[in-house]
Amino acid sequence: MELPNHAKQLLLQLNQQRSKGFFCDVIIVVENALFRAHKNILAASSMYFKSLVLHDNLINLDTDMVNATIFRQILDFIYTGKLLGTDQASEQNFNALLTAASYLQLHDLAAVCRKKMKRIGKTLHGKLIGPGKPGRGHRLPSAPVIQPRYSGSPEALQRLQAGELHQVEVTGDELYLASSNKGNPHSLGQNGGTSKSSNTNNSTNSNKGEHEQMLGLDLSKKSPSVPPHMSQEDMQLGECSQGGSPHPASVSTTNSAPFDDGAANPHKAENSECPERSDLASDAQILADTGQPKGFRLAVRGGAPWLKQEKVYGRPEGANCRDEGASLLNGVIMGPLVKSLERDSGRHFEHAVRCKEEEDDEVEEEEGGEEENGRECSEDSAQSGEEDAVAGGGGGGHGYRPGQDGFEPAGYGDNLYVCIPCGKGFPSSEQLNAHVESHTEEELYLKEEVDGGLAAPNPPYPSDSRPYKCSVCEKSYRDPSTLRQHEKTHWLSRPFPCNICGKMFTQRGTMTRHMRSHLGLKPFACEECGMRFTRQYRLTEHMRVHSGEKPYECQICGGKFTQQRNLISHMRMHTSPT
DNA sequence: CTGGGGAAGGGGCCC
DNA sequence: AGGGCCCCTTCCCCA
Repeated sequence: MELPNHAKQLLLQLNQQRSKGFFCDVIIVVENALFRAHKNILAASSMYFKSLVLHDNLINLDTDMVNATIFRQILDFIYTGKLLGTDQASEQNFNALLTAASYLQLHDLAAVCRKKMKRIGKTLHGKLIGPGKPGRGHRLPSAPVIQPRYSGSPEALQRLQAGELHQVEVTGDELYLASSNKGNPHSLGQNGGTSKSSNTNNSTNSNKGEHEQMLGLDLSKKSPSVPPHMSQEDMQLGECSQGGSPHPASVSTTNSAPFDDGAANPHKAENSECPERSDLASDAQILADTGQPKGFRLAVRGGAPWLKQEKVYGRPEGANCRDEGASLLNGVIMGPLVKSLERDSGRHFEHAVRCKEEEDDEVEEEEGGEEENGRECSEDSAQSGEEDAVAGGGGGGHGYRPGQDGFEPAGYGDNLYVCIPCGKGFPSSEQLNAHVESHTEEELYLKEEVDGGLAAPNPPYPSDSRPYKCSVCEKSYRDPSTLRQHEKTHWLSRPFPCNICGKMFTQRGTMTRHMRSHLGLKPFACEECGMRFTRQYRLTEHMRVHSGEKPYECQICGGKFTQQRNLISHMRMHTSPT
């Protein structure tokens, strides 16, 4: 059974929704005009848009490539499949359309334009650019998805961000900007690549709060970690919705829609009044929200009861994996993690491919090569040396490395991948991983009890106080749950994936903390300067800036430091050979 | 330009 | 689950 006009009707509805601003979740800025649209539609029509909307609610297009008039035509085309207003279109118009279509990777439209131009017998001239060639100030499609953007944003966008501009007219899907001509020292750049500077400077901290307020944020307010009327979960989600993450590496501040508090935002009002937000609670929407909390600020203000935190942990399609060394090429996510995501989609436990190098190693091995023991992905190299130490070298802390000391798969022939808990060998890492997942935590614990914790020779702690010993390394613990937690660090499998970037974690807590940085959730506010932090410890650390306390003293030169880590790096100066 | 210090972000891990 | 601490890293400022 097939409805003949289903697609057409659907698109018609979507276009009507666009005209009313319903459910629009992205703003496209072209010159001084704002166009509202739906990310899904844009992403479906153009790979370039797909890459842009993945984590942005606010997209600024290169005015060298497309102007507002042309983009209006293009947006109409996207939603209707018809090129309107071209009856008396000039060659110049088609040329501009072609340029814009090429830039936006709307290949069908570009083809139509070429055909039309051919038909009217004009020679193509003007600048024809390659598909999707981004203009100035544009993020390359291959750029990481989650990063500060619009480093070269047009002034209009900066002023928009700075609150100088606001919409004064609403015409369907298009909002026009007007300048309030207020001098505003806050540039977008401060929240872009140099945001850390603004964070580190107390004088700019105050400005930062002001800036955020101008953007409709209010992060400068001192607030308790969790308001009494909100659960931590609600707090997180609520802050997510208010977000506008000041965190440079998580969410572009350009995401912050400028009309957040404006009355002339129909889609906001629509959302805010709509109790049926289950559609927006989908993983994909969460992905959009988390990247772009601003656009849904009102929609989820007050706790967003329809949003479940568990949703955040779901796995969206196209999860970015910037941290995993993957790249985004023309909007197509490339890289091992995504391969893993595709392969393991829907599984609770993921095959943990921690980095490209690692997977490459495994692939080579599965093809008969030999893994280079001691290799470690760049990210893992940044981890603490403790893990390496306990894992017996530079193997990244995994307990399933063939050839690792103490884990020679003797007697297993080609089964180089050995499961530490049960000792079984497997010919490939994937088979091993599948097997590892079959181990329940209870099994591991029971085995530990049966073994009497004798696996670890030379325990570093008295066996009576820390009877639970890791079978892989020599660590021991007071309670079994901690041991289980620890033993996961030896697994290849990392059960807790980040919904946004796809990074995998061994502990849920680490993953939720990581998510906080994506969401821009900073519950811990400094009473002195209003600066906010994702962790209590950071706030404690930060407070020393105000108190002047420097509890960490160098035993060599007597230098004092507010942060222990700075003392450590300082000590390197003393101990380095040079 | 360079190196050191200050401050901060993020992940790992133990409690 | 959350707190706390460790470590690595980055960015900025300044001498």
